[in-house]
Amino acid sequence: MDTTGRNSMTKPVPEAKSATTRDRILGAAAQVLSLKGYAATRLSDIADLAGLRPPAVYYYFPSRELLITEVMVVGQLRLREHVETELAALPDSTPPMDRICAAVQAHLQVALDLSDFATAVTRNSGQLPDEVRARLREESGAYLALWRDLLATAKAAGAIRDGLDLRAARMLVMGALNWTPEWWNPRQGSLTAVIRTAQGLVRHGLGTP
Amino acid sequence: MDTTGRNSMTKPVPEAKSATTRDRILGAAAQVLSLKGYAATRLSDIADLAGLRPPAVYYYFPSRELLITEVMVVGQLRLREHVETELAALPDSTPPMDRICAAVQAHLQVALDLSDFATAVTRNSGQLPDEVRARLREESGAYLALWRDLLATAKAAGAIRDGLDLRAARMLVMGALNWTPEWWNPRQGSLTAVIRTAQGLVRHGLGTP
DNA sequence: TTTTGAATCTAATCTAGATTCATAAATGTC
DNA sequence: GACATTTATGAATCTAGATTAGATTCAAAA
Repeated sequence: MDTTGRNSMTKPVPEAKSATTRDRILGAAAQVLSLKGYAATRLSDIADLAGLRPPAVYYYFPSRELLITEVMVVGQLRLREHVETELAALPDSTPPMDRICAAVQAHLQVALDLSDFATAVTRNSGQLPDEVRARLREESGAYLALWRDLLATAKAAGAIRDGLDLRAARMLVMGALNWTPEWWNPRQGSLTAVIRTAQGLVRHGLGTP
Repeated sequence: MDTTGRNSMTKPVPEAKSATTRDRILGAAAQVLSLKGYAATRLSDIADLAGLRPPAVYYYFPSRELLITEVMVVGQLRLREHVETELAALPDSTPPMDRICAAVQAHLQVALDLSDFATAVTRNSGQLPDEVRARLREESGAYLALWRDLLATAKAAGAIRDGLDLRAARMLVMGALNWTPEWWNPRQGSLTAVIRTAQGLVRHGLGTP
């Protein structure tokens, strides 16, 4: 019944197996979702990848939809937390535009490299049925707010060019970042090249000369 | 009734009925696809919108998948043609960066305002089953090539900043544009503001100072 | 040993849609 | 105004997948 990871310093906990299987299913779902997209994700694909028969999934999740919802929520959460962590690690004196560039880097790292969960969110957020979308709204709103603040602060500090519609600029940047999983592939170009290019685009695109 | 604007000076053409019904179905499919996404698009939604029962669709299209495929191909085609037309209208003397900005404008106009078909493509290209994707490859390759040329020409003319990975830059820009249907809504901001902001982002993001 | 409960399986059910088909309207043709 | 062709329908069929029901396995507790 316990779905939360409450074991910390303790010796191999009894219900450990259950917990890892659940995580394995969740991870498999994230992977399938990030590769095939919501439409094409079958419960059987997930089960296969997790090394189970489909009905076994129901021991851990009440339905396919709730499993997918959890993947999305976790993905959105991890994305935001990773970006927040990286931002928090910057010195207070960091200029606002440098903070934005750090956020760009953090976003791309997690979306392209670190987490199928994050990839799953960015690739599927536009395709979800209303219920899932509703569950996701709060968390994704928090992430958008993070970026809104980042830009607003930069603007207030005079680091952003005049004549930009701030909301549009923000969403265009998010779009550029969110679209990357559609085309980027570790084989044909290094991640750092993409990050550098994205940072350049943002810095010069948004910033004052 | 007529979703395409091709009837102008011509008298009612003989095979008009059949042809317009087919177009109506195609247009309905584009609209549903652009609103709900591939996953959630039911043949019955399309039929409803077109004012028909689902089986009637089979009089015009061999299957749901081929109907959707045609929407995608048409959408991709229109997107490219619209952009090409706008570019062709520019004076030969137009500087390369201005051409890029014109392409940005043309893309956004058609993707956000002019055509459900174009919206359908940009919103669903990442979610399609392999067969549909294969049929689309050639046409979408042509559109990518258009942008590749645009950037390559600008680069050759020294209008693009050094240190950018040209492929990454191009895909990031396409991402920013392709993502717009996910967030833009005519009610909360004018299209021209988005276009201006996008152009600014691209001009300063890619261009030499 | 026996019992139990967690974890998983196989086989059966249930359902939403897509597709087929045999016919009905509609439309045009002589 | 009867015939042929085009267009559309309602009712049946077919299928992929999600979900449920009912075993089965097995390790650990009693």
